[in-house]
Amino acid sequence: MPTTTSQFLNGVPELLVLRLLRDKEMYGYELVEAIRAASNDNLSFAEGVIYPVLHSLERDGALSTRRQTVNGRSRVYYSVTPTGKDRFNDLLAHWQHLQSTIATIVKAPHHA
Amino acid sequence: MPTTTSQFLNGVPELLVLRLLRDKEMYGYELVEAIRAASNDNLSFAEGVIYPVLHSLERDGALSTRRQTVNGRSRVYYSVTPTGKDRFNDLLAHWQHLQSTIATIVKAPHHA
DNA sequence: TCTATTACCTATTAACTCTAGGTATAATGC
DNA sequence: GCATTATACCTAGAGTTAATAGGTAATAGA
Repeated sequence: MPTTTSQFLNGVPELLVLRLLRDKEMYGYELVEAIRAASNDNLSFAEGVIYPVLHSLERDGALSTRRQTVNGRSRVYYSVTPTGKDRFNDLLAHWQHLQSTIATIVKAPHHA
Repeated sequence: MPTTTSQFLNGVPELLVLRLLRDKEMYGYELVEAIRAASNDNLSFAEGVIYPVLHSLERDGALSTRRQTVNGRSRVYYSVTPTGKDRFNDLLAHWQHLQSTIATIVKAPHHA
């Protein structure tokens, strides 16, 4: 039974990639910097993390690509498809649900 | 370079185990049910997840054990050591930091 | 007596992340 | 002119964790 993300955890790189690309299309290298910047250096995923995420999201139809050469360097711009928007909404809901469940447990005064 | 938890993610089972055991000692089977109950059935980690977590926490000195036979069935009660309390505080701080970073990014109006 | 529940456990598989590379062009410093 | 850094892409392999799928044994209940 292959689950898209592990039942509860992980999927944070994917969530952030979809979130940032929802604002505007970006190429991989740009995204890596954008995540670092958006998180005030709290989070930093290396290229070796981001590129595979981009490829698998594209394979799943969540992202579409456009190739462009700028200053002699080839860039691959990614943008979010309708499928990708759905995927993001699902991931976000999932994350928020998990987060609030954990917060509740952690803050509970005492567990019988 | 072996990291205790992956740099950012995971560690949720461990966090919950330490949190619940901080309230009172429990045995493994009981913990599995307690997590499910505390989360209102939103989270459920199978025994195959919880037992290995307990064993590795014990190996690390975060939990101590006490064996007792009740109704002919042998139980292993776990309780949190001072090391375990530190570990929990670290994990919690880590989790909350991650969570708030992600929340900020997700809610941001627009990313340049 | 047969099944479900309690209570423990491990091994294998799967998933994801992280590190560590590797290629190539352009820009910068010396 | 040459070396280094920055830009921009990529993949393979390792490491960690979680999920599944078993397996043992005793008790309780139907």
